[in-house]
Amino acid sequence: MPCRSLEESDASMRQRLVNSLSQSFPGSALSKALQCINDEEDMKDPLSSSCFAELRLDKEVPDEDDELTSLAWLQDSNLLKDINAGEDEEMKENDDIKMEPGYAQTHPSHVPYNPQKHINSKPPYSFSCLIFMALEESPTKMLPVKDIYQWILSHFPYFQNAPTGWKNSVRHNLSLNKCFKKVDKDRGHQTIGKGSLWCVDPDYRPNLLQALRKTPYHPYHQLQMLANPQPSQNNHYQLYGLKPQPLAPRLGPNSISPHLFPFLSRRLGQSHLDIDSDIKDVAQTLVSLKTWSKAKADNASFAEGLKIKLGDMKSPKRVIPKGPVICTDNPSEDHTYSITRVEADEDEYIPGSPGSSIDDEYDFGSDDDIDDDFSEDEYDDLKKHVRKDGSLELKRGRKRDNLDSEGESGVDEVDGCISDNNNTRTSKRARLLENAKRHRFEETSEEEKKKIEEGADALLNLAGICLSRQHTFNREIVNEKLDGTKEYPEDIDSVSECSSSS
DNA sequence: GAATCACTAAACATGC
DNA sequence: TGCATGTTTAGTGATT
Repeated sequence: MPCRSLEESDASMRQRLVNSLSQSFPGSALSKALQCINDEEDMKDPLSSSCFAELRLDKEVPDEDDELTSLAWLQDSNLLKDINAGEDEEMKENDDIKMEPGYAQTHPSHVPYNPQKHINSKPPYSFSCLIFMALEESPTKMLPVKDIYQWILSHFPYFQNAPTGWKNSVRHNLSLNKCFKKVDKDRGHQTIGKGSLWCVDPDYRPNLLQALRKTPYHPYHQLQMLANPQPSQNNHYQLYGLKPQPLAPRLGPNSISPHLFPFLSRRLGQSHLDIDSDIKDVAQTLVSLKTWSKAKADNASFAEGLKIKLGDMKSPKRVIPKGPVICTDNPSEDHTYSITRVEADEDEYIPGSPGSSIDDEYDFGSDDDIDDDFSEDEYDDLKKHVRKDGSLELKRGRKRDNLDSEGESGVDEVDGCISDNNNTRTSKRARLLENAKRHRFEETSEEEKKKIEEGADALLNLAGICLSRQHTFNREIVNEKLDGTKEYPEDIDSVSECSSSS
């Protein structure tokens, strides 16, 4: 393939991914960050120094490591026969999965499931998941059984021709599954005839969410295949012992199609987004700060802004989400009939009322709860982690690893600090900028300014975002994190998301 | 092999 | 009375 075409395909491919990200998470910090970087003068390609760069093919890969990482021997040994066969089968079955009428067969696990297309395949979701999806898609978060039937029928045509026993199963599931409960007729906002309105028990919603995320079918199969290149590629992640970051919207192998279930996917996607959007937000803030510092139009102190920002992050008033999104590692506790409550709450649950949203399960505290200032002790503690070169020594929390491996939401830790939620984060970012502009250094030497910029770069790098200017601190971080040596690879700058896994 | 879970089927009760 | 809904029990198959 001609090099030009290769580059074009790379560019278009990556652009598709960016578009996908933007569409999946419109207005997200990541999108904004990408856009912000895109606006940078030197950033002709917004992805060239991000994780997306890993989507490039091997055209620039040195040859010396071919023997170690090439999987040609697998092909030679025909060991990939089954895999290839699976791909062929996938293509074949994607066209149309034909089965004998009346023969309900669960959708094959290797084929991306399309309920509108694979009408002869039994949906790969359990009834509890189906009910959960129906309820979550409902504006009022509560539905009568009849409407649950209807939702399932409309979204999963398979059931249109299925024996009526599935309705019994739905009712059975509603009755037995503790995740669902009836709404008091008094509190039901709508009048229905017989029967009750059903809703999701908020205490069990995390369980259901987790169960949904663990479903093996997702709409971004192809995208994720691109985002997770085969180990045959000699990428820098492997060279330096780093784990490539999942590119795609942390879609995990269990995302819900945004096309089929827009509301639900948005909810689930938001929890995905929460994974590292905070650090992306920090990055965005830093980009702003850096640009602003660079222009020297304003002499505000990045360090002061950083102090404020980290002060926010360290605020003792920060409220840890009370409802664990990661409920359990035990699959059996996802949404079974017999699970114990995550957090017992005898208060009556009113679906559709404030607090019923998945977002509302977390008490992020109001903006008033967040102090713009923080104690001197906290600042001193912060200073301990600021390197001489101005970069910040960040600790990646243990839960970060969970994110990488599980795709679940969680927290980033900055020396134990818990990251914030989008809502408060947005307002905090605005306030951070305001505060940073408000707090200015009386005198800032050129050296200090340089340190400020480097500090910003360090945090940007930690967020997986590299600006055009090459940065020595980057190398230092990599070295510190990896092997402690003073050497660094020549092309380390292409390892843009390295810090996420270090 | 036991335990657990999801699913299915059936019977029965209840309410409109 | 018929039907939809809700509850309960029992059985089966898959998975761990």
